[in-house]
Amino acid sequence: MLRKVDKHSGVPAYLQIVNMIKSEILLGNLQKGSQLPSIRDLQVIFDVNINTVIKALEKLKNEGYIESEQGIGYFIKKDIDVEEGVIKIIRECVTKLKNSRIDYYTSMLIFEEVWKNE
Amino acid sequence: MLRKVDKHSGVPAYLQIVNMIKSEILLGNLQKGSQLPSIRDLQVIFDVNINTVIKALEKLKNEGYIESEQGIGYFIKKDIDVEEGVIKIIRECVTKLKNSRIDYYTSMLIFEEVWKNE
DNA sequence: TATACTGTTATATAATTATATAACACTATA
DNA sequence: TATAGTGTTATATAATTATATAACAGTATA
Repeated sequence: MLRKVDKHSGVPAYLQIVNMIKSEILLGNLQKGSQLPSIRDLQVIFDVNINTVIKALEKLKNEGYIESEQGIGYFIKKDIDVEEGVIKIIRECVTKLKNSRIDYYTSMLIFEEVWKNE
Repeated sequence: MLRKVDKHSGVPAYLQIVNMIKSEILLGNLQKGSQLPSIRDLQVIFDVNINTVIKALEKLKNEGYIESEQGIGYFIKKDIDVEEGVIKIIRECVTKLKNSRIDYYTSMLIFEEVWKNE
């Protein structure tokens, strides 16, 4: 689920963290209302500096995905809606693509370009 | 096709340029053997500094997508294979997703997470 | 040959991102 | 109350990314 940041991808680490947590919430793997691991645990999980974790969590807070309580922890907000139909469509697409042996990175590139141009 | 870089996306501009050109090649919108616009034209198209364009083109050159000729220009290599089946699958997926009103960014997040976890 | 295009290389500066490190404040609990 | 866990704030430094700018070198053509 939550995994190390890819330090060679070119995408800033704090953004990778934001994206990872956000999508886990949307996929329902991180449940609404539940508590995230502590900042210092996340620092180990993502393999980054504590300030980088904080920067990511601040962004998620500003975007309304999580909230924090001083001295207690970070919690996933309860008013986020998860789109089941959409997830099914994407799962099917990914399955087909993996069978065709295209790699992840190339699929994403084509996906992006098709989306933005058509 | 080739469009301005998104300076607020967090993704380095030179990488956005690399991705854009790479996927246009894979989609067949930039034909094999054809010449790219000049560096100074690309600078205007992408709205970045000339050094940023050069950095992107150097990367594409290293990855074998394009080649350059001093005083003449940049050309798309001829030995790149475009995956037609894959493109069809992705086009269908994008069409469905757009009908369900999910936004691009969220789809990409879910796409990434599904791909990497399943 | 002169000119106007190409790509190439270089330097200096600024902004962004990431790290290391420390200290402070709140909460729960032994 | 003492302690160990939370989040929060701050400072200094380094690496990466992007800009502005200039100069140089190869190619095609009038």
